[in-house]
Amino acid sequence: MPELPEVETVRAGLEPHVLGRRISSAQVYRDRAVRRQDGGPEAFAALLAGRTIGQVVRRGKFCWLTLTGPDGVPEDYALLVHLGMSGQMLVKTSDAGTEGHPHLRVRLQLEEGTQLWFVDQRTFGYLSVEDLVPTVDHGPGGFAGQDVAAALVPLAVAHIGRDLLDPALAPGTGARRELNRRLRAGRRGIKRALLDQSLISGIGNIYADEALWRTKVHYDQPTDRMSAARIEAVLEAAIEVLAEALAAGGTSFDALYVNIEGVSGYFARSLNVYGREGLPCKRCGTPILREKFMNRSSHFCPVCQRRR
DNA sequence: ACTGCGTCCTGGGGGC
DNA sequence: TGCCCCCAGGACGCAG
Repeated sequence: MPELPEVETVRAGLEPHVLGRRISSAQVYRDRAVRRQDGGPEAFAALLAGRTIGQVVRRGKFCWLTLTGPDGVPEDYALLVHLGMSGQMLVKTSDAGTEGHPHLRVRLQLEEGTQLWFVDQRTFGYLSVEDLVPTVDHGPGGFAGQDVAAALVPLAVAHIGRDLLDPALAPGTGARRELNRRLRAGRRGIKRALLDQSLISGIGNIYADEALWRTKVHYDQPTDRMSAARIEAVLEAAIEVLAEALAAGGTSFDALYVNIEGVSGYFARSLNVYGREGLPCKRCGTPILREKFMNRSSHFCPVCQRRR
């Protein structure tokens, strides 16, 4: 469930706790949590020990911490964090014990007391120390927290498209027109396109359903049969709903998504269609339907959102 | 090249 | 009470 607003809430929350702090050690409690790591858990811990944390950057649902070596020189690698379905980054004081926390996967000990916990029940999330490389599209490296001129991203992020809240994607820019064109280019439904993180990043299942409800578009509407203006409306609605959710601290249905202090966001109460199967559409009163699509649930109003 | 499906994983909840 | 199946879904790998 962590999509852009949830990941950004975590990123912004982490920033003041980790900027300029030195990592003294890292403990991996579940190898799967570092499954992408070249060299495994040992390499993971060795690459982090003694490094100082620089910027905390996010692009879409990916977040990473840049690192500086013991000699003060920036490393050409970064600590990547992906929360997956149920990942959490929690800031703890140094005396917090790890007993009785069955889902604690990785712990970072920072100097001067703080601990960072990566907790993840469903283990779809991961941490890894990865080389920084140029992005495929040479767009800005990250949206939040990074000097845009740097434009370097961890390897796993190289093919990830621009962040939906990236200022470079403002209406009327060349990047925005290019995105609109690429969205309409393929033969596929609009929701599939919105969820394709290599085109545009940050949208997940919940906010895709919400943006499509707001613009009265069916989730499987073929994009090549949509006008540029219609695509623009969907993008604007997506940006709107992401910004509103971010202001509310994200969407939480249960304790699986929380901020760095373990507190839930409150956007769930503002959802218009996601999770409302059988309840009346807030526009026309028709019961909301839920259909299986792409191995997940799509919620929509069968009257407001017709395929054309 | 592009599209779309299966897989990974855990715990909660409903039905019988 | 216990068991089984379904459900949540981000991103990747691979088949067609």
